Formats: sequence, C-alpha cells, structure tokens
Amino acid sequence: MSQLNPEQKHLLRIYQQLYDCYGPQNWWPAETPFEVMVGAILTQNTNWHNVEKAIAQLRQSENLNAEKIVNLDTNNLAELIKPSGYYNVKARRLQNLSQWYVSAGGFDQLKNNSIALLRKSLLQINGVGPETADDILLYAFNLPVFVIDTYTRRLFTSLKFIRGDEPYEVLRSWFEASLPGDASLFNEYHALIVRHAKERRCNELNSMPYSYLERENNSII
DNA sequence: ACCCAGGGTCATA
DNA sequence: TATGACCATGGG
Repeated sequence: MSQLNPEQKHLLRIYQQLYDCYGPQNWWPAETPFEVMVGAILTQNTNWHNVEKAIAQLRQSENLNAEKIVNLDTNNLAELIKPSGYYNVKARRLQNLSQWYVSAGGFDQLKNNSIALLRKSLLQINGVGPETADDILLYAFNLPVFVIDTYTRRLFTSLKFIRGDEPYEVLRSWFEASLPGDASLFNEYHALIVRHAKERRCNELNSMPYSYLERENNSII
C-alpha cells in the first residue's frame, strides 16, 4: 500500500466507496464460461433484462452450447434470441463465436493460452470488439483485464480522471497499470460501475473528484 | 411518442 | 482516421 501513487490510492478509494454503497455484485450471472460469452454478445448495446429472456429461450430449447449453435439454422437461432434485439446480426455473431470455441477445442484448451493471445484471437471473430473481448477475458476466463464501457467512461470523466474520448486501449492499459492486477478486483469494480450507472444511489462519489486532468494539466496519454 | 440500453461493422471521404 | 448509417427489442 505504501508504494501506491496518488492515482492508485484514489482509484481504490473510489472502488471502496462503490463497494460500501452497493456490496458484492456476484458477476457474471451465468452457469458456464460459454454462457458468459453468449451473454457478452447478446448484451451489446442492449438492456440485460432482454438478454436474460433470450438466454432463457436458448436454454429451454437446449441450444445453449457451442456445438448446437454452430449447427442451428441461422434464422432459427435468430428467432430464439429475438428479445435481445439486433437478432439477425447477433445470430451470426453467436455462430462465429461458437465456431471459434469449437475449433479451439473448448474452454479447457482455450484457458491455457496467454491473455494477449486470447484477446488477439477473440478480436479476429467478426462481431467481437474490444469490450466484448474483455468481458469474455475477465468474466469467462477470470483473467485480470479491466473492461472499458460507456459507463466507465462517463463515471471517470465526471470524476475528472479522463477526458472521455481516449481510445479504448489507452484507457484499458491505463486502468490496468493503475490498479493491482487482480481479476477479482477488476470483476467487482466493473460490476459496481454498472450498478452505480443504473441506480446512482452512491452520493458519496460525487464529492470525491480527483481532478487528475487539472492537476497534471495534461491527458493520461 | 420518445429515448436509450452492459457495441460492432461496414461504407464512404 | 474519422464520421455516419445500420442493426431492433422492450422498458422507462
């Protein structure tokens, strides 16, 4: 603790404040790593409540596994996930992801790869962008990756840590370098950010801006 | 009726 | 590299 710089200490104080307000979030709500991956695709620009309906229909039809999804007719798959929106696009994305998953030999094979290799591999799947890839790395593989989403940008912009328009990779690497590399911490932190964005009941946060940009008179780049 | 949600791709300049 | 169009359901 004594070796942490001011930014690191403040990021941890913000985390502690969120945790005190909302408690543990127990993310990601799923029974298997593959279900996490499916949820990560389906939740793209979509309310989680709608995603739950889609996953329930996949489960009920006994299609919630990679081999089944690969072999399903794309239109039938689209019908099953309809509540999640963008269903034609997402049906193709789910099949791309499932093809990748099956071809790689499943979770037990995939988990042996490094973070960098897995991310590179995930980003080559059409339909998997940086945030979806990092959701999967953190919540399916339990790897220490800090997920950047619109909520993260908004919160830390309002707290004056960032400008808000920095490229994804700039923010991810900055947060990862500014926090202990602990998957459990990143897991809970991101979940708390989302919880706070939905409820906005943690008023203590508003009174603790760090003003990093003003103090350094510069950006984090 | 209007707004947006736990993004990403593709076409265009 | 940088904008804009597009994907689409369901809840507020």
